Amino acid sequence: MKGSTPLSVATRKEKEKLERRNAILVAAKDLFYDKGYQNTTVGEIAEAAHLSKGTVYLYFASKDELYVTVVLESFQAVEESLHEIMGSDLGIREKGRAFYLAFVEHCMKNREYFRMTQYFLTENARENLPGELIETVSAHTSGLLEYVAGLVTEGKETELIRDDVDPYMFAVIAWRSATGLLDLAVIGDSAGAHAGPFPKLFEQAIDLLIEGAAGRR
Amino acid sequence: MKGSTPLSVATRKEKEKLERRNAILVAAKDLFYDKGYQNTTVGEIAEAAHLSKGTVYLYFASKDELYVTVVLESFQAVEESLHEIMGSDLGIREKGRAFYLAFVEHCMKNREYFRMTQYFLTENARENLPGELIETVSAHTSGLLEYVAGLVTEGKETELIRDDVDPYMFAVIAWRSATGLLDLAVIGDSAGAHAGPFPKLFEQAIDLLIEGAAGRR
DNA sequence: GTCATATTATGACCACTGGTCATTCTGACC
DNA sequence: GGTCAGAATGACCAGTGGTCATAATATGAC
Repeated sequence: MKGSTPLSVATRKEKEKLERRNAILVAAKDLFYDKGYQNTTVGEIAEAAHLSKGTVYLYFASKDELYVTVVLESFQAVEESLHEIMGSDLGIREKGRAFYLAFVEHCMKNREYFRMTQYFLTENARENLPGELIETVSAHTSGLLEYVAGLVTEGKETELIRDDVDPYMFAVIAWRSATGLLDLAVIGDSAGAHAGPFPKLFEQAIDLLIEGAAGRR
Repeated sequence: MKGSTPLSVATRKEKEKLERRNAILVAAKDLFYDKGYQNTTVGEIAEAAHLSKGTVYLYFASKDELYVTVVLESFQAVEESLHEIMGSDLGIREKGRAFYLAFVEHCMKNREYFRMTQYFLTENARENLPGELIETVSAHTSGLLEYVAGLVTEGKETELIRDDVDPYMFAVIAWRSATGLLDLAVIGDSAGAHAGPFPKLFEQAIDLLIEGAAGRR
């Protein structure tokens, strides 16, 4: 075929560039997940990727940006498990509950992902990160929130849920209650432990919220 | 009186030491509150306190410890406004609601205090801070949680609250939902803003939780 | 008043960080 | 084989938290 080697050089170069970028990402991921953000040096990442430090900065503008880009990749994983639930034929309440618990479980299993999302909600991150990245993450989060809000709206139509519950507010509250508890769970805080096993805690949380939204009937 | 100058020298020395320590604390507080933790250097603090950097390290083991000690002082302020509510003659629900909202308001007005408490729930803090400090903060938090749990227990006795709600769990959930939302509020996140004005968001949150705990009746 | 002693303050210094940039290297093209 | 754009390099920089030998100072016995 005519396209056997037409752009071959440019194409290969581009491919190599991507591969290099990926090598950095992989090395960084291992280190960040293993030792955390603070304890990982850009020099170490470069070494692990068999590159010099300068090269790392050819592909990423800053350590922060590299960190975020790394963890951004696990967004896909959340979305997958959550989409599964979205597509199920559970009732509204059960769907919401499953959604909440799946999100929590994912965060527990991918702590660095969770830490990063929390890092985003920090003045430091807002100052140092390119607006583009912030947008990406925000968009992702908004998508999930919109879905939950949609669930609530649906619930209101079928009269399972009180009038005075704002769907988007409910979504935000559920989201932040989850992350608030996750903060505790991820570091194994004593106050959290004192409340009993974490799975139970999360279940009680979503049950309270759903029950609260349903209200008296 | 006999005690006019008995321990005068030792006493004065001790007092001077405290004053020096306090001077550092004051200087540090101004800077931390003004520029945040990351953007404040130990050198600046020393300069503001008219001391050398080395001296700062004579009174505090690390920048982290200094930071935490600074912000720890505003604990008193929370406790005051919360105690006022505790002593009021509001009903259980209203008391819980007021308690929640007062806590939130305090955090909104003392953002650095809030940031610090959040910092505590970080692996980084747990690694770098002396256990003693962690204990102090934990004890403070536990106190508040116990109070809320007590409220719930009381509510269960008067049958306002469902059997299957664990008091301490409820307290932890309320606490962490508040801090989760505060994360958003403090940085003015768009997802939070999109949900409407923050006061409303907090009200909806505590209402959902209380309503959820009360359940159908 | 003097001086040995103990306490406290100092700032030059250290190791290490994220980040830069003049230089070197590479390999595609003619 | 020579040219030259683009990629890789690592010595280098400024700035950090933290240390420590040295200096200053206050003390109280004589």
